[in-house]
Amino acid sequence: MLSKKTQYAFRALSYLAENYGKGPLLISTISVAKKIPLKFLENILNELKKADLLESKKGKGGGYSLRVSPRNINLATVIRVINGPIALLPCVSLNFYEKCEDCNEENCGLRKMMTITRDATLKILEKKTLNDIVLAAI
Amino acid sequence: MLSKKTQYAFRALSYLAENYGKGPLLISTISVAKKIPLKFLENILNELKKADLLESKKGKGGGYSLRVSPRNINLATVIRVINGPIALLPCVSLNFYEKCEDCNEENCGLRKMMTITRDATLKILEKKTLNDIVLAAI
DNA sequence: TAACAACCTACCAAAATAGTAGGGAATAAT
DNA sequence: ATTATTCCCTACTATTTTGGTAGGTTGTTA
Repeated sequence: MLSKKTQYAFRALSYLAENYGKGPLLISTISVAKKIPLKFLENILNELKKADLLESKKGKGGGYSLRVSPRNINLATVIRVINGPIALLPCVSLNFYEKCEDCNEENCGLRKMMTITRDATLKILEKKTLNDIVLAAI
Repeated sequence: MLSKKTQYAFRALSYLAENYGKGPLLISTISVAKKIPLKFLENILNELKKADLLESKKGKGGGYSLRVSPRNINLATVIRVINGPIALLPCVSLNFYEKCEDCNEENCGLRKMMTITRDATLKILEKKTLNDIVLAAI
C-alpha cells in the first residue's frame, strides 16, 4: 500500500497539474485546497523538487510548479520518489535492488513470479501520467 | 513491498508444496531447512492454518501440511492472509476496502489509475500458484 | 529594509514490524 | 496412566517506519 504521504503527494501533484502553465502555487494554497497538513506538505513538495519533478520560487509571487508537462510525469516516478520500491521484493526491484539472504536468485521460483508481477504493474504505472489522473477525474 | 513475514510464509509454503503428499512436516524441520526463526514460523504457520491453507496434527508423527494441492493455492491468497491488501490504496482494495477521506470516489482520477493497476497485478497473482513457484525453481 | 515564501534541522508520538518467552492443550506411544 | 511429542495461545519487547510539529534560516521581491 502507498503511504499517506504518497497519497498527499499525488493530490498535490494533481492540483499542480490542473494548474499547469498558470504560474506557481503557494504551499499554503495547496494545503488548504487539498486538505494536507501544511508543514508536512512543505516537506513533500521539497522532496519532489529535489527529485526534479517540481521547481520553486521564493518571495512574493513565488511557490511551486511542475517542472515539465503533466503528460511527462508518470505514476511510477512519483511512487519511487516518495514511497520507494514498486516491486514486491527487494531482490526484484529495478531501482532499489537488494540481494536477499539465503536465496539463490537464479533458481528462486518466488523471485520469478514476483518479476512477472512487477513487470505487469510497471507496464501500467509507467504509462499513466499526472495528466491521466486529471483527465480521469470526470 | 512484502514484509519479511510474508517472505517467510512463501518459503515455508514452497517447502510444504515440494513435499505435498508425503505427510506432515514439523515446524522445526521447516525452520531449519528454510532458516526461519522457529517461534516466528510457529506463528506464521498457525495463521496460514486459520486461513484454511494448512492443516495440522499434534503429537508424534504430527506437523503441518497443505490442505489442498499446491496448484490450488494462488499467490494473491497467501499475500492477503499474511501481508494484507494487494491494492495500492485502501479505497481500491477488494478484500480490505476502506473509504478514503476527502475524495469523491466517483470522480477520483487517482483511484481510477490505481484500479487499473490493481487489476493488472491481480491478473498475475491470482493465476500463479505455489506449484508455479516450485516448478520455476529449476 | 520589510514582507514574503521556500528551505533546513531537529524533534516527537503512534503504529507497524520482527521477533521472544513461557506455559497450555491435544495426541500418540509405552 | 503417564510421558514425550508437537502444535496452540497469550503476552511482552526492541527497532523501524510513519505521520507529523516547531522554529529558525535563506533567498526574493517590492
